[in-house]
Amino acid sequence: MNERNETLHDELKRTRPFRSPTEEATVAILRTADVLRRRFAAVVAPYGITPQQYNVLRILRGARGKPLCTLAIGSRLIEQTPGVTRLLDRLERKGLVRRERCAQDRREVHCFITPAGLELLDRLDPAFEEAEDAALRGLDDDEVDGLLDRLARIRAAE
Amino acid sequence: MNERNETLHDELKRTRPFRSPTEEATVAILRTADVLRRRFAAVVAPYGITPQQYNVLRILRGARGKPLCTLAIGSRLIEQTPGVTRLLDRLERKGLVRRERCAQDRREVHCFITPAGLELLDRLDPAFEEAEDAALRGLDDDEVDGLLDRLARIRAAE
DNA sequence: CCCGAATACTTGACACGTCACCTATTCGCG
DNA sequence: CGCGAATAGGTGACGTGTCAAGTATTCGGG
Repeated sequence: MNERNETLHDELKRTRPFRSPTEEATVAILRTADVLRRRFAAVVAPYGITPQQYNVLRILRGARGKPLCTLAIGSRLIEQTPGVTRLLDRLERKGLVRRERCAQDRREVHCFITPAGLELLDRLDPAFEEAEDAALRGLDDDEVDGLLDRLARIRAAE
Repeated sequence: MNERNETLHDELKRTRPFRSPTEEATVAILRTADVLRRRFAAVVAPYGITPQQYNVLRILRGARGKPLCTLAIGSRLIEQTPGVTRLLDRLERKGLVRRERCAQDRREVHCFITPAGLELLDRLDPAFEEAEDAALRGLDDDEVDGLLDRLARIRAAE
């Protein structure tokens, strides 16, 4: 068992070895995602928002003024609608997002990012990008490429 | 841009390319973990528990009859105490876990898995292991090894 | 044109994760 | 021994993800 395995094994204070490389790999992916989530949460927290709220704001900014309805945001977040509705509720309460019932199809709710939201993103982006870069600092381009390829195949599995 | 990039780009319905390989990689890790979480949740749901509850039961089984106190379980889950307390509350309500105040040090709470808990794990393990194997089916041993190495370096970053 | 099916949410209930704070014990040192 | 610090947990409140239902609208076929 090499150093890397010792590390993950120790991180989890496991009393016995992994059943298989398969088990170790799934645990490693989940653990790594957790570490990243915490780092990103720490970056955005001082600005009074969460990583998910930051995601929504970026999605709305990406729409460049064109409205996005709740379902469209949800599909980009890979999340169920109910969660999105409440996420937008909180962002609206903070004045970072504006919503209005669509006149053409009154079932839809159009969402926009407000100037305050855009301003917050401007202040936040550098720190966020720095965190992304820092996380991958140890890998060279080929390694990142291989990582992306393997993860894509795992997502595609079954 | 290759096929793999197209895929992740499309999965998220993004309107513009990733800022950097770094951004793409962090998104890929978070997305992959999400996919795995959902698959595992689907495996354990028919048995009336969640993946986290399954984890706790496995940790307690690993103790082989020796008690584990709340903090010890939390450190293996990489989770704060409050969450663990309530996780155990739910497992105890289902009769899968038993708790008792330690007589030697009355601050501690000793946790054990019950026979019903062990029996549930026995029924659940094969399906769970099958899901783990299926997720990694597309990668050969060397690729899994490389993946583990890269993820470990990301977790260690900073 | 009308009604049942689809669509776009919304609400309620529950499982987590996290922070801030509080309680009960035990430790350790003067 | 006695008291303040450290340790183990529990509580409350909030953000988020998910399922099951419910509501408001629009669509589409007869």
